[in-house]
Amino acid sequence: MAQDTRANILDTAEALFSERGFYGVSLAAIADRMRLTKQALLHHFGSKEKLYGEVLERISHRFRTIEDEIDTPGVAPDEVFCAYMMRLYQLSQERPDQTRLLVRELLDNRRRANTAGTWYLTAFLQGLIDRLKVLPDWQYASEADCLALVYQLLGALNYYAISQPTLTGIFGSPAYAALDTAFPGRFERLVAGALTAGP
Amino acid sequence: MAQDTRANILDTAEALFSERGFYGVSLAAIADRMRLTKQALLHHFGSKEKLYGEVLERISHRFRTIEDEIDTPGVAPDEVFCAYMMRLYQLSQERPDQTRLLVRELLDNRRRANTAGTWYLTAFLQGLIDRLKVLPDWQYASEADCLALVYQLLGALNYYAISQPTLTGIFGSPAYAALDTAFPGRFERLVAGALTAGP
DNA sequence: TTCATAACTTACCATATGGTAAGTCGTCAA
DNA sequence: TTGACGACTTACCATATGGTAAGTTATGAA
Repeated sequence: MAQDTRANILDTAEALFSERGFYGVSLAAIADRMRLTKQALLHHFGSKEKLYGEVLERISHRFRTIEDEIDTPGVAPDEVFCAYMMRLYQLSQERPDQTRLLVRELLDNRRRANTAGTWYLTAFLQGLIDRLKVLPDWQYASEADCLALVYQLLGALNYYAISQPTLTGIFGSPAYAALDTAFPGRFERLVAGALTAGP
Repeated sequence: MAQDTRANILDTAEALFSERGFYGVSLAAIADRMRLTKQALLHHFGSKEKLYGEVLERISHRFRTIEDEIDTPGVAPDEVFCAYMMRLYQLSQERPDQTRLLVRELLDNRRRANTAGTWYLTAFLQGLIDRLKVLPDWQYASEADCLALVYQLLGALNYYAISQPTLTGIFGSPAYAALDTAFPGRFERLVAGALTAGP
């Protein structure tokens, strides 16, 4: 039950932080939504910063598990890379909260003495780069070139994932629905195109 | 002098809002940096929300002027599109504050009843789509396909622009410098690749 | 000279913030 | 039965927040 409450707090905190950012959310706001007092949160987590830290940590942990599920032997490396990117697209859509929070971290990184922003990305980005360098066309490409491509693709995904409200606002729900249908296919072609073009 | 102060306030506000977000910045913080009292800001802008609104408005205005400078007659349409994208890359690097603030707006759009997020993007995105639909390969592509591609490219740019601190943190300054050199070339190829691949 | 107005400042104020201290209450092992 | 402990709550507190009200001071037109 205790672990349950903790997890619930982390869930609500994640949702709220992702919507309003660290400064936009008060402990009281999180507590209210759970019919608790803010002191309950302080009891469990010690401080707002620590609570926020655990939210990030949990996301980081989630990310670490994706790596494993994608590597299936006997599949062509370019397809592995492509599949990985599509999996990331899927993930960015399935967990928009998480995506938003990570983008917020990217923005806030410069301010907070947050080693946190670095943590999960390091291994994750390196993994992507490695999977790219396996490809015949890319094995002699510079690290920088690989990272640039990988990051461009990640950007395409994550930027889109945080734009849903704005895009719906601009183009309306039907048009957004059409875009949302078209997006994954287009993204797949973008990835494939970039791969075959070579460095 | 008065207009000067106003502009200065808007400058500092833009810088601070872009670094910490709306809730992360207090009127006092902005005022302090200018050796003014927060009441001076309230005198000029009425409220924090209005000050923030004017910051956005000013950015929006800046954006509207790019459109004009790019259309040069006698240039092949695919080069126009490509040049436009490269100009946007350049802009995202020249004014990282602006880029960060816009991404923050994307994130916060859902919360604030902000029509502001919509304003500048509408014409801007439509302009990009139109410039894409001019191309022979793309003239019969669906609006959704065009928007998807355009948005993917924008995402690649803007996501990268807000990631400088994180990327430096992960890979170190020299590696980041190499990445920064490689990025525009790679981005140009991404654009070109996507264009020639067709819809 | 006068007087209005703009550009501020000092003085407040209600509210919200993160956090501390000291309880209350139920559970569960000894 | 007791007593420790975990999961909370109520009571506070110093500080910061956005905002109002009422000055003060400089400038420039009548």
